[in-house]
Amino acid sequence: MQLLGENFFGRETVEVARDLLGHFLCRESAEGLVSGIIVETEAYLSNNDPACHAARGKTSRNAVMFGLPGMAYVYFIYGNHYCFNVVTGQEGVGEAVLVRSVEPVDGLPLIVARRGQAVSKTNLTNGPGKLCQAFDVDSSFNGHDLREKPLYLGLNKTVSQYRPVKTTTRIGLSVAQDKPLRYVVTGNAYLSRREYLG
DNA sequence: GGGAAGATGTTCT
DNA sequence: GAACATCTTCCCT
Repeated sequence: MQLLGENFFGRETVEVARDLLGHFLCRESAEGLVSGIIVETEAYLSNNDPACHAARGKTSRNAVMFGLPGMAYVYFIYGNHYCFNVVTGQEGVGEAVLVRSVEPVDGLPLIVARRGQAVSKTNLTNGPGKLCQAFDVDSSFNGHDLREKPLYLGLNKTVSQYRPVKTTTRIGLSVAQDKPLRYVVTGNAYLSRREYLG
């Protein structure tokens, strides 16, 4: 599979967030391959966005966000869960795209085993914490180059099937709740929440 | 050193 | 729809 490259990630964060929809997230391991198609993302910006982890400057936690585009930014939240982001924009700016939901493609049995829950197929990877569990992504991938195995982003030549894109407000925030920076594949069954809010 | 909040998921009503 | 488990990070005292 052809991989998404630096020229893809180094663009405006909102463009990358929108354009990631329909492409592949792939994870190889000794247990096998797990892949899925990205169907929901959120953009976190450097300017006028208090919900962004980089809003108050660089810290040890968010340092990866200020590095090269195309790296993984993975952080631990609520004592149980990881969230997977793709660093975007120019180096030093501090922006990223949160991958919130994917549609499972390869490795469904492995996904079920890792999730360890008797849930329907549409509930296996429809949320940032769920997909990290399903793809076995943890903080050891923080700073990982997403152009390299075992965690990478693949080009989908039939990405047009995952259009049009709908824009909504972001999920789970206590600040900047009104910003239209969440992007979903219209009508997709694997979204973490309904595609319209309000 | 302490405390509050957090880009969530699950379970219960 | 609401409560809560769980723990790291960061800001404040």
